[in-house]
Amino acid sequence: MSPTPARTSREEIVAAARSILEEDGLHAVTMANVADRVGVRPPSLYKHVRDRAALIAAVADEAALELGGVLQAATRIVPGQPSDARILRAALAFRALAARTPRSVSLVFAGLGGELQPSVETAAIAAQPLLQVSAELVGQDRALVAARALTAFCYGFCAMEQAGAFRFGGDIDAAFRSGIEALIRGLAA
Amino acid sequence: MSPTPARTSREEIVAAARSILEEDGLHAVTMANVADRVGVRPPSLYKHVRDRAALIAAVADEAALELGGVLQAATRIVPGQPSDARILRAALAFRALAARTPRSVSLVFAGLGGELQPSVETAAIAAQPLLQVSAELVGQDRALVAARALTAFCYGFCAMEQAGAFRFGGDIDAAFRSGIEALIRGLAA
DNA sequence: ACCTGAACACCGTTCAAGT
DNA sequence: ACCTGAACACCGTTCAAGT
Repeated sequence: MSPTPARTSREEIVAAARSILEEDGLHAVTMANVADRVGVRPPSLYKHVRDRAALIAAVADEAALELGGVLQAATRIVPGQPSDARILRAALAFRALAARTPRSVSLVFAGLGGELQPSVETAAIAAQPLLQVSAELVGQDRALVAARALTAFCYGFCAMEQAGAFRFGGDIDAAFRSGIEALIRGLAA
Repeated sequence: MSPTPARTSREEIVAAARSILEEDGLHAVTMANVADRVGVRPPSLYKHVRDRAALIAAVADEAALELGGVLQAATRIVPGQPSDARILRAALAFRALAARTPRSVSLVFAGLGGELQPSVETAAIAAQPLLQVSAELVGQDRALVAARALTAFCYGFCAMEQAGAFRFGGDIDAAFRSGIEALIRGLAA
């Protein structure tokens, strides 16, 4: 029985921000644009979200959870598949997600300016699958180092690819595959 | 004998933008802030620079050239040093530069939003040192693939580090060194 | 309890007017 | 030829006023 029932919700707002991010870039994620998309006036957003920074952090959080889910699915044990093959699948899944939602993936790792990141909790969830399969490849004590190297390579490659930094020709798919295979080989050695 | 002599210059403006970028982040690189620092009113900047986007692209260009210089110095041949050791030195120099000027390095590779990048010419200059030493390690035909993998790892690692993405403890210096060594090992194999 | 218009301090950018 | 103030269309954010 509220005097005026909510005309939107935090979820809807975050989803709107996310789709604007992917469609038009972070600079287009404006309180006015988000409000427009959810059918409300800009000031109303502040009843559901602290400010623009918090809204973007929420988008980063959601993106991190999606990445975690994708990696979880990719590293799921299938009978007879060795750990290096599962890591390769995870890396390819990472890149496929980065191709589908490039700006969300950038947001997760680079914070796009340096201040916003997902919360530690969601970061832990997102990192878990790769940590586990890394432990299988190199042992528990070197798992963190290996997972960090794998993530750095995958994110760095995809970020550069998305930014158009590979401008000297060549097969980019093959470069990714060769690179990640070399890294896996080197880590296992 | 101009009616009013220039009170600033494109160089000074780009330098001001760059120092503001490193000190306070990209969002602080504002025409008003830059104008303030060079002692002029905002509209005057447009006599020296097309718009804010072009200014930031110029900053990215300068940062790319500096990176190229650092890598050039790091991979310079010293007698008796094998190519894998020179690549390791280049990677450490990359990370040292990223620690000194983190936001400039991010700008070079990620364009921080996806649109701005250094020109192809400066990108070629910046990439040359790593391409050459990669050719020595893996041969001319695999040099591009190797250089891309090395760059992706270095950039990805440094970007994540700068964004505070490594939040599960552990020795970050050691992780970088282990990772790059594994990658070099795998590439050479 | 949520939504709104009005307001404030800021952006980037343009342009006519000064020297 | 460069610099400037004024102006425009935009930001994010606050707040009193509506229902």
